[in-house]
Amino acid sequence: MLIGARLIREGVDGVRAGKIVEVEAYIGVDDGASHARFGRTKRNARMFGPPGNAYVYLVYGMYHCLNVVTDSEDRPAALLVRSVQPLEGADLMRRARTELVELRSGRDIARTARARQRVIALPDAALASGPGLVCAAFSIDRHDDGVDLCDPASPLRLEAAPRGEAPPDLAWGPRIGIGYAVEPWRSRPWRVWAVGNGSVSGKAASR
DNA sequence: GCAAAGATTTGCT
DNA sequence: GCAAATCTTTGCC
Repeated sequence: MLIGARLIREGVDGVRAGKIVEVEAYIGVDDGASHARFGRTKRNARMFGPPGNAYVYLVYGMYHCLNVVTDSEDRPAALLVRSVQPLEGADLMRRARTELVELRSGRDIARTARARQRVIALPDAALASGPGLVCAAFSIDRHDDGVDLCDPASPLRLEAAPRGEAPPDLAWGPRIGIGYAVEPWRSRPWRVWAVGNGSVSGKAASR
């Protein structure tokens, strides 16, 4: 179970850590919503790799998404990490988010200033509440594609929740942003989140 | 070789 | 509530 596990980024600036509170599953070449539905390509090659590796890709030209490969080689399956609840290094996450803002706002100085101010004012819980935001907050991009997230020596890695920590109550529903997929894949309830957690992305907070 | 759309987020109408 | 920003990948000519 990935929900409740820790996502950790160690850098020269310090450590960022958070609890995973929302994921989506993309399973097999049959899944009409998965990148693997067209078979193996240059972009999705990591989905066909060994489990525990990261599959990172760029969407909409500006946001990265982090996936954890979950099945054995040649069986493409992955969990998209949609939301993380910050536990440590929130200041570093906020700074990383600010850098993304400047990239996105272009050279409109006034707009950039407003956007940066808005990021600075964000509560910690909102720093990684979305798949693109997780990668922004943890400075994840495609050079992290293929890293072994289960290697304790990796600067970007996963760790199990501490022993004794109560597992969160879970809810599930249809995946987000896959309206292009046909049934039954579009409605398959393969998005799972921690009930009532303030870091779950947007509309997903329901129930 | 070119057009179209995407596992998103933000800001304006 | 809708469109923009932006670029990689897919799909068709």
